[in-house]
Amino acid sequence: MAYWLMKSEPDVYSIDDLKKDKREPWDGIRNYQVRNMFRDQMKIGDLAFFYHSNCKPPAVAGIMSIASKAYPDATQFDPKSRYFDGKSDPENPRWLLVDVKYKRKLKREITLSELKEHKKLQDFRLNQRGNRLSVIPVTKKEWNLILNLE
DNA sequence: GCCAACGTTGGC
DNA sequence: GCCAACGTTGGC
Repeated sequence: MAYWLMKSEPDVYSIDDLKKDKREPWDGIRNYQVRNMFRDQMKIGDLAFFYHSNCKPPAVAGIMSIASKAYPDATQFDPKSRYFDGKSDPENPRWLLVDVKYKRKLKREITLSELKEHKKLQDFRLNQRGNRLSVIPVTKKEWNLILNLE
């Protein structure tokens, strides 16, 4: 089983929204590296941190599981959506997504600055500068270290 | 609001 | 295929 961290801006979609919805398509990904991770690496049952980005403070807020295989993101064909992509061919959709399922909120949020301070997380992808991927792989070791901060 | 990092686009 | 211009992400 693999572990992930997935970013979302809480103003747009937060862990509390997912708690309410229980299960939701993780739509709007328009980055090929992330699409390929969805397609090639994510498996049903994988676990992912729900990370609140672009907010104060940025932090890991909860845990969810991957609930589907990758399938086409419907928003790419919806002209009203901000994620619309007119160049995507319905016969061969460019953008994929996975469904995620709410598991739980962390007992407390673990902030980015805490993660940065952690000696054993210096190599963690989220802590490296210029990291702009909205979905990043997490090793089992990193996963456990982060959960231990809870 | 600023800006560093980095992906994408398009002219050549 | 190169690379300048531009757009986006996201911490600060």
